[in-house]
Amino acid sequence: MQDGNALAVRPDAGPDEDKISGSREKGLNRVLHILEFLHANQRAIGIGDLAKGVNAPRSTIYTLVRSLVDAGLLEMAGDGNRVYFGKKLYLYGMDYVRGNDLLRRGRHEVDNLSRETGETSELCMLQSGRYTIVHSSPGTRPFRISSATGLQIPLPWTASGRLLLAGFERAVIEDMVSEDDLVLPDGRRLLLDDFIADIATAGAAGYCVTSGLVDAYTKCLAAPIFSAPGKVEATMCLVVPIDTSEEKTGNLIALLRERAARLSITG
Amino acid sequence: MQDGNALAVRPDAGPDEDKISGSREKGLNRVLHILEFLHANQRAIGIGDLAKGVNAPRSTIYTLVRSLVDAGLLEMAGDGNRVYFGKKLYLYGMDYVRGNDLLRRGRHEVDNLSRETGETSELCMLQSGRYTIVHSSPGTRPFRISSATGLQIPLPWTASGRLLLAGFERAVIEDMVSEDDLVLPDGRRLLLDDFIADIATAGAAGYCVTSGLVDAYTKCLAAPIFSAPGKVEATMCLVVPIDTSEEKTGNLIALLRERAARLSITG
DNA sequence: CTGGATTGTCTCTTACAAAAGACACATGTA
DNA sequence: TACATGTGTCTTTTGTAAGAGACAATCCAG
Repeated sequence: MQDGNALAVRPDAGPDEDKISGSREKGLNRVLHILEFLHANQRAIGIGDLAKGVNAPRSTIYTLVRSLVDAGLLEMAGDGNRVYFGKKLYLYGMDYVRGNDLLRRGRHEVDNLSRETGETSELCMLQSGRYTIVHSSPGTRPFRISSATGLQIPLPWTASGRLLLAGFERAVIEDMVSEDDLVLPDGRRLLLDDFIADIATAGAAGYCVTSGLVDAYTKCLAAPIFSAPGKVEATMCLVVPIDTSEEKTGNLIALLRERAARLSITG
Repeated sequence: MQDGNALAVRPDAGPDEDKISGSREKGLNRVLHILEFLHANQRAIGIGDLAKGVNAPRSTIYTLVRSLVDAGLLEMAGDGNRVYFGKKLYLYGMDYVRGNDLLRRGRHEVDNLSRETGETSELCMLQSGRYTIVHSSPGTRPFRISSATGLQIPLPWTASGRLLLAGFERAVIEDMVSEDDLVLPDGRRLLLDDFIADIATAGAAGYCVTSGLVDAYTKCLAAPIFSAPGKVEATMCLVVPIDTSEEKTGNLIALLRERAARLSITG
C-alpha cells in the first residue's frame, strides 16, 4: 500500500489526526477517515485493508461499510470485496458545483485557458487549511505536466499557496504550515520567514510566480480570485516549462490575471 | 434502516413514515439524513430548519454539523448560519467519476448526443433501488425540457425505468416499486402487471419509448447500456416533443441504440 | 495435504455519544 | 413594554453503538 513515492500526496488525513488511535472513536469519525483514505489511495480497497488503513477494528469497519454501501456513498467494486466511492457522492458533488458559482465558472475558465495557451491550467482553493487542486485541465504539451484533481500539496510548495494565504495572520499561517511542509520534494528547506515574506509580496503584487519548487522543470504562475475585496477565495494557475521566456511568461501572467479578475466578485 | 430515504420528488408532503424514530439514532444515520435532505432541497439550509427537516434534536445536529463542516463535507453558506454541501464532497464525487469508466464516457456521449440532435439527453442509472438521472444535457429547444442531475423519479414513470429493471425477478421489482410510484403525476394509475409486462417487452426489444407519462408534452426514448451480457447498468435517453414524427423518432432510436451499444461492455 | 492468513458474520460488554433541557442572547411584532 | 421565535453553547443523563473476540469458511503457498 504506502507507495513510498514521495511526490505529493500526504496519506495522513483529516482535521485533527489523533495520537495513538484513541481507543473508542466516534462512528462518524471513522467514516470520515474511510473517505479520506479512499481519496488518498484513489482506488477500490478491500475491507480488511481498509480497517488496517484507518487503524480501526475490523468489525467496526464491516458495519460502517455496510451502512455506507446501503446508503450509496460507497459501492462494492467489481470483483466483490473491495469498496470505493459511490454514486451518491457523485450526486452530492454535482450539487455542490451547482450551488457554487465560482467553481462552476472557474472550471469553465480553466478549461478555456488551457485550450488557448496549450499549458496545464488549474483552479486551486484552500480546503480546510490545505491547498487543493479543485480542477485541472491538462494542456497540450507532449510531455504532460499532470496533477490530478483533488490532490493536496503543502502550501509552501506552490505559487497559489502564497496567494491563498494573503491576508491571514502570521499565527494562523504558522498553524497551517507544518515543519514537513517547508521541506521541498528535492530536500531543500524553506524558511518560514521567507515564506511569509513571499505571501506578503504576492498579495501586494496580485500574482505570484515560483520556479522549480515542486520539480526542477516547471514554473508555476498564479493569480488570485477574490470573493470579496481583499479576500482570496481561489487561484487560477498555469504550469509552464521552467525555461519559458521572460516575455511569454509576462504575457501569460497578464492573461491569467485578466481571467482571474473576471471571476472575482468585485465588492 | 429499511426505509432508506423517503424523500423523492415530493417536496415535503409532511407526515409520511419516519416510524416511531427510536429517538436515539446512530450519528451516522443522522448524517446520511442530513445529506439526503440537503440534496432534496438543493439549497443551503439553516441549522434549526435542518434539525426539523431530519426530525432530530437541535443539539445533535449542531454537533454533527460542526464535525461535517470541519471535515469539509459541508460548508457554511455565505450569510452565516446556513449549511450546504462542501468541497470535499465535490472532490470525492470527482474521484468516483475518475474511477468509473462508464460514467465518464457516458457523460461525454450524452453531451454529444444532445448537441447533435438538439434534444435533451440523459444518462440514467439505478441508485440503491431508485431511478436516478446521473447526467443530463439540456438540448437547444427554446422550451427547454430540463431535469436536474440527481433527480429521483419513480421507476414506472420512465422509459429508462423499464429497461433498468429488465432481468430482475418479479419479487424484486415489486419490492422496488411502491403503490405511490404507480400513480402518474396527472393522477392516472398504472397496473403493476402492465408495468412488469412493459419491462419484459422493453428488455426484449432493446429499447423503450414512453409517451406522455411524466407530462403531456414529451416522449421519452431510451436504450440500455450493458455492463455485462444481459446486465443493464445504465440507460441513455432522449426527451423529445410528443408530436415528433414516427420517422424522426425511429431515426433517433437507432442513433440512441448505436451510442448506447458503443458504451456497453460486450462480454 | 497442512498451516497461516483473510474474509464475513456473530455475540456480549461498557465506554461514551445522542438526547434532553436549561441557559443567554438575539431578533421580530403586538 | 411584554411575548413569541430563533440561535448558539452549555451540562447531565442513559440507551446503545464501538470494540474485542470467537467462529466457520475460503484461499493460497510450500
